[in-house]
Amino acid sequence: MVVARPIFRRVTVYGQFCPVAKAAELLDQRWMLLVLRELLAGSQHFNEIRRGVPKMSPTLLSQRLRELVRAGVAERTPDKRYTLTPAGKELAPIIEALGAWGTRWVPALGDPDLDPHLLVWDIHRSVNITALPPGRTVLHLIFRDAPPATRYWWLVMTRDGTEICDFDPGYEIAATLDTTLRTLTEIWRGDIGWTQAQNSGVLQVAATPAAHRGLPTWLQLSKFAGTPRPLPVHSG
Amino acid sequence: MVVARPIFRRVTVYGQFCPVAKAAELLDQRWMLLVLRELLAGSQHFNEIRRGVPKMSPTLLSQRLRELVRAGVAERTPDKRYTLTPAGKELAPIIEALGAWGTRWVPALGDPDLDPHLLVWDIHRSVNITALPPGRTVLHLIFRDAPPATRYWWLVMTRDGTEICDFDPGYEIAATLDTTLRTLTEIWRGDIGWTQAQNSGVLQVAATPAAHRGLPTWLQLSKFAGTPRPLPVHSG
DNA sequence: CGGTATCCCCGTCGATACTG
DNA sequence: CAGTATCGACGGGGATACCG
Repeated sequence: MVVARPIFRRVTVYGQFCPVAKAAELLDQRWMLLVLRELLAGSQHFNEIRRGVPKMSPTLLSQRLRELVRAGVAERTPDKRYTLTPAGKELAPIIEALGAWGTRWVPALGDPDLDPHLLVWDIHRSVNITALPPGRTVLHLIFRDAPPATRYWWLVMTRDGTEICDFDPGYEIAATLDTTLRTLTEIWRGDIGWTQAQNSGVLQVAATPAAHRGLPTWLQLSKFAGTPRPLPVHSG
Repeated sequence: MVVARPIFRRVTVYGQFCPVAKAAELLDQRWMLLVLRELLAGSQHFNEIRRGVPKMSPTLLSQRLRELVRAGVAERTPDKRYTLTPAGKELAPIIEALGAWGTRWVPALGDPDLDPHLLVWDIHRSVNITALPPGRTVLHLIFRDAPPATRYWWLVMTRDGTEICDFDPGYEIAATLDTTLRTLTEIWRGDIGWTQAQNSGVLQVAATPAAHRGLPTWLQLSKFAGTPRPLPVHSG
């Protein structure tokens, strides 16, 4: 006899009628907010979502997605895409507020927070392809401090979309950014500026004149980069 | 030799630089959002906070509070009160948005979500004492479906504050509310209205004429009671 | 591509008792 | 009142392999 083991014991966790508690029972599960972030960012396919949460096991992602469906926050279409319901879309301002808060009040990133795959994935997703010149534009990223396997990246950008290569695709390169993983991460997050990084020598840009002009419009920063930071408090 | 076991391993959980992830590492811990709800509601003392999260063990509450202090969200004063820092106060709109979302999209309460202690504690905390007549006003609550130990409650309200009794304090009673635990919980949450409950007979109010007039101003509902609910979707 | 199945470890949490 | 100490259990979730 096979006993099906229960999958969702999360229906009641806190034993509280407070709506904050009822929302938390769904949302405070590990990885849940990040899965929602991915869905809100527009990812729909399982492996597409996974690329946004690569350190999550597929088993667990599957479980969380089913939980979202059960809760009426997401839906699974017949062609196996995950889309947000009205309830799910209403979580957008909450996730954004969380990101803004994290930007303001969680200041320092630890080295374990840095991840080249994730950074390149995020950057690729936000490339402003409408601003590109016709044809193909290739951007080469070098994380000089990263191990060889994750040191070199190429963004192949066209008006039809952007692709990531972790090997040289062989096309002509419009611009090369040579920097550290932390530097580009902090630029992406808006913690530091492009010029600040270049002036300190930790970022070197080699680009054709056209790319030099176009780069700031092609590459966009995290949606939280513009979040105003709290003024530092002086003690003296 | 005693090895002090590490208490906070939560510094890096997700291995992501995304500020949503960094915020989630703090906030998605079990009970954390509810502890913050209590702090934002104004509770400061350990056992005062505990009354808002009675099913949380003191060990765990202590751990979470220290985590909040470590993260710069709360501070512990020399006289052992917990207060929110500017970072903590900025979480207020997030918690409120969570409550509003939970009100809109987590419709049905299970029986395990109902808790008479918690309900009376919440009601007591929101009594509009400035609207009270001089002297003492006593309100008697009866949860007719609850076990005897949690069936009878008295709210002793004065302009200096409100106290909860789970035994008859012996004072003159201005009003008696005889209802079920679920009914008063749903009224408190704004799921149903006072009159609706009275008309269906599941709530009976016996009050002096003065109390009958004053009651609606003395007793306030949850801050989420007024949240507009999504319109039900018809299927036909 | 889009997941499941299985195993097992270890961290988290609950329970209880106790202390300054 | 404001927590700490200790212990044990459990179940969440990581790792890995596999399937339609």
